[in-house]
Amino acid sequence: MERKEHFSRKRAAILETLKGTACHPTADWVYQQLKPQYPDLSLGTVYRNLKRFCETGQAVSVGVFDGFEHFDGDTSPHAHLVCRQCGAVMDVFGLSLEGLGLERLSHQMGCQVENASLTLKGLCPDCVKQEKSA
Amino acid sequence: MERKEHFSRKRAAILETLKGTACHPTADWVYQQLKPQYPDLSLGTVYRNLKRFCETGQAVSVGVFDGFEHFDGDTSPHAHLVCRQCGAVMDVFGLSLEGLGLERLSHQMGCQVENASLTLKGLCPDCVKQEKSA
DNA sequence: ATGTGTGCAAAGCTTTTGCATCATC
DNA sequence: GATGATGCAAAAGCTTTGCACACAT
Repeated sequence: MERKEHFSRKRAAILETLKGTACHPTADWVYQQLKPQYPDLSLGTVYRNLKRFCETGQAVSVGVFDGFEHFDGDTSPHAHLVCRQCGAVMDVFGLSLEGLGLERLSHQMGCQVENASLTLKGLCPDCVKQEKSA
Repeated sequence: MERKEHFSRKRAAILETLKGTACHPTADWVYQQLKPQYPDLSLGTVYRNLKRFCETGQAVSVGVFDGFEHFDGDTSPHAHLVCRQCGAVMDVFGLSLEGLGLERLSHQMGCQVENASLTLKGLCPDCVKQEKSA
């Protein structure tokens, strides 16, 4: 009983939008983005598909910030910076977790680590500038 | 216009409960924990005080997992493991983020990193055992 | 007295879901 | 035709909040 996935133009558009931005959007952001082009798009559909992408590994959830879940179409391992001022979520490359010894830790604790996410909080470059000039 | 903080027995109890457990509880968990001793305790009060503790630095938010925000009375820097099976949130000590070069990164990006949190996802020791025996 | 904390319940908010309808296979 | 996807709107569920009352200073 395998279920075949039917093609859906809207699903493709949602994934495309997610992959095509670096802003780690919320469901509503994607919805607003596509609404002009797909006037009958439903917010529920966006939620359904984003959730689906996370399950199939086509996207990941960055986390819930200020009540909104943020998604990322880039599934390669990298950290994120969340700005406490404007709420922006930015990619941070160049921080490798390789040297932390997660494997050794797993053995010591007897647990099984499948994923590691590093989230930084502070001010994004834009808000740093604004604060300096203020 | 400074506002003085009045003493509240319930607030003290909430903080004590939070500091006294290693389970990184949700607001409701704290509420259920204290309800027997304080029958007229309100869930709203727990929310209000947990939020306050985070603002005053007496506690931190570990993040939102499965829709529930989890808090931690231990504000020292350490990582967390979230079990995808049972939802448990555990402390993980011994993973230092010192060597990552966050300062250098801040300069390079022009941002201001104030906090770094490392969250691991996988299976906790208990669920690893259960899976093996299954 | 004055200002702060709380209980209660309602409101707020994001996210999920049921069902009829439509599209894809 | 059969199965999957969507729109719509209602429901769900966690969290916040307004207000009247109680408590601490």
